[in-house]
Amino acid sequence: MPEPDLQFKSLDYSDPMVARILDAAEQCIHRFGIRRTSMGEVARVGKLSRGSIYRHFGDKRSLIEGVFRRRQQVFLDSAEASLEKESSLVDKLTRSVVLGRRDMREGLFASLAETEPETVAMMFLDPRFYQRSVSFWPPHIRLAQAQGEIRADLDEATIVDFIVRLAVSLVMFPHMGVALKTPREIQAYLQQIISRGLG
Amino acid sequence: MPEPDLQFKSLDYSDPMVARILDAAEQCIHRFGIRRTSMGEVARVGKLSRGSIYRHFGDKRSLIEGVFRRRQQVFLDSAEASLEKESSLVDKLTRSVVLGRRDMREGLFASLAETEPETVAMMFLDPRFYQRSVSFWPPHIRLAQAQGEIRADLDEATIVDFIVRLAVSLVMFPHMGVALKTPREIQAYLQQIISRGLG
DNA sequence: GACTGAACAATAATCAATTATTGTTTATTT
DNA sequence: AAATAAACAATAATTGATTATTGTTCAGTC
Repeated sequence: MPEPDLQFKSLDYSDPMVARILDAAEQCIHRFGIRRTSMGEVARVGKLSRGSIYRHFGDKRSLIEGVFRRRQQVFLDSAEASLEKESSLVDKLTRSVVLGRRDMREGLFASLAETEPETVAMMFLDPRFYQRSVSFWPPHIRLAQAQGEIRADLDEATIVDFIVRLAVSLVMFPHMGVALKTPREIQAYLQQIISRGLG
Repeated sequence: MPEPDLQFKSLDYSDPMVARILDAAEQCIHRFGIRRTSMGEVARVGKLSRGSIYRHFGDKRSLIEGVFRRRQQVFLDSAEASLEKESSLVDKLTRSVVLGRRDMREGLFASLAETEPETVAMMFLDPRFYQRSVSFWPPHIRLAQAQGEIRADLDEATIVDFIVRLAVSLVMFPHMGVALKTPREIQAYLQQIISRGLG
């Protein structure tokens, strides 16, 4: 994969045409998987021309990325709203793990895991997949520091790094020696680890 | 994948025939990848009959698993020896991450990542891949507890779970907000996280 | 008893021809 | 200016026929 497409970075999700294309593409991927989704089919489902798709997305790869980025943005927005109801960082992290697991089980990824499991696996192991998640946490961490929940003498980037690692690990592997299935189990585990480490 | 093959569990690596088959299979996988390695080719490379392979390993899948289990055993034995030279749990963990990363870069996985990257990805996301690692850590953790490095009031399984998650995460993702490339960087990060957590 | 090599049926993989898709361009329409 | 539909060359995917591989069995050898 080459460098990120700058055009793509400024994608306007509120543009009706863009939204229409992404909706159609998402429908197709949901049903057929990525490989078997053709630009022609996206055009048919979206009731627009193939040329229009190419005008808004340079190629198929860019369209696919657009779908997943939007999906992720929707997930993070929803997580943001959900986390507003949690008062501590541990609870927020717990919630985000629960939401992340549900997303893997019920959304586009679940469909794709059926049609193209190796594609999903490759995605999960691509560090770029987590970039957005990394930038999601700083405000929550600063708040926890301001509230005295976590210490303020530790580098913020280190904290973010650790939090995201925990979240990713718990979503990918519900069991790595200890079964962490229910929100309560996850919360208890995280409470122990985060508040004191092992020392 | 069905249940683990019990016959397989008691595989005798010291049996010359078994070793010969595994050596040949490993050579072939190294060169051709899993998919393109045929039992016939393994027989040719190992200078034995196909029938003999089937006598020791029920089918191709079992042979492939045998190769990877042995590989992992060799890695863990080597890691064990290497960790003897480290005095603290943090240093041991650091070392294991360094060794793990090297293994991914230089060994059978590196070859396989070239011929069948999606196979490697699927492997990494299979929880069974980490079972052996999980059972590797208890003695080291008990020692660290006995030495007072880590607290003794935390459930051992929880500690193991956490340690393995950290190791796996650091091997898979060298960067998740903070670049953790050199042993020193890794060690410093782990020291902070493990000794105090975030509290 | 363990290994070998051959044979066989079922299944998977490969191959070459054919078809579909991608990306691009153009002319037309809105 | 943006969208459409059509055409085209290059490339990728599909298809059905062919070949290879898998798993199994058997007879022979050491």
